[in-house]
Amino acid sequence: MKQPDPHCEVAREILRTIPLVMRVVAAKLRQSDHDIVPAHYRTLLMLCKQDRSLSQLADSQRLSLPTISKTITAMEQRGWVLRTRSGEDRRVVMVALTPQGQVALQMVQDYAESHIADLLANLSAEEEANLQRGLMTLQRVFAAALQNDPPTGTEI
Amino acid sequence: MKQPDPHCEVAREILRTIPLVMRVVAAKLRQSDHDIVPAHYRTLLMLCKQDRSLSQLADSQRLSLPTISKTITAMEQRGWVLRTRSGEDRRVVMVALTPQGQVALQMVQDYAESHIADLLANLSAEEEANLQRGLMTLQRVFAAALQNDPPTGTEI
DNA sequence: TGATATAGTTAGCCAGGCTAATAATTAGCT
DNA sequence: AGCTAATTATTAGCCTGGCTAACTATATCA
Repeated sequence: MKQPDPHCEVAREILRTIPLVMRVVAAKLRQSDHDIVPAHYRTLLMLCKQDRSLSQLADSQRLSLPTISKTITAMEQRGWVLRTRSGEDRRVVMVALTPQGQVALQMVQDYAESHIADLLANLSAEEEANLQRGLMTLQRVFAAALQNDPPTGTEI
Repeated sequence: MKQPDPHCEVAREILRTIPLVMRVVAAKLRQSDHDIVPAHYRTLLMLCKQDRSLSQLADSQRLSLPTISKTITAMEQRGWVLRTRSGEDRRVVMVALTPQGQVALQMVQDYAESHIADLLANLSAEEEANLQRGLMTLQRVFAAALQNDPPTGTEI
């Protein structure tokens, strides 16, 4: 009872394209001497907007608590973030970006950004506008997916 | 001497969007009982078109030889691929997909695809067409990046 | 033949992912 | 109040993905 869902074609395109882009970006990060991996990047990106608890970080990235805890420890050792026990609820640990963390994020972002911009150099204005629109759609759809999907347990 | 490169904005959008999509997809893969990680997926995807040597796999993913060798070992243990020493040049090891590997790829692809298709359900036809075009552009640009960039050593 | 280059593997390191078990705190129920 | 249950984080222990350095086996070429 499954007719040819028109979305499937785009879904397949996403599955082919996103890992490709991701591995180009990740390879570029590895080449650089910034000691950062995608997991760090996405966490820094979240923290630069506001401080978060470990649970919030885990939920919003669909990671287990132990995983995010270990990652934060690694980032703490690099001096990028700081753990603080919350005063309101002494169970929660808040994580905040340090000034060094902000600098690191900025540097790696500039680095990756300029590399990607080079790749885009030959795009026509129209292609670029299209790309921009497509990215915004992607962003909207997948950001919603992270929020709406059962983050930790809506069932039972 | 750097004027506001118009590509930078799109580049930044890519940096914000692709990791987001990637982590939604990766989380979905983890949730599933298919024992597969992104590194396996992208390798299966390459092998389903044709057999490759370890060097070819490493180059095309910008990975070191030891890394790809270890990954292939893990996939071999799952029964997805087979190593064969080449007859022409006995140094090279060719990797081929097994029937189980094809099945595994197909299953995980269907699984992820249907999940993504669900996320796209509310898109208008126009948004979807836009997205499709944007993805094709992305694919073209980044596939070219993998081929043109110094894969292993054009310098010196 | 003998030096050099190339293809893979192994060992050993660090980090990202997981589950299971534990500790500390809070919330809730009699 | 006081006991139980839920929540938040950490630790330990596992597997895998990344890397470099060191090694083996084969090919190439002077």
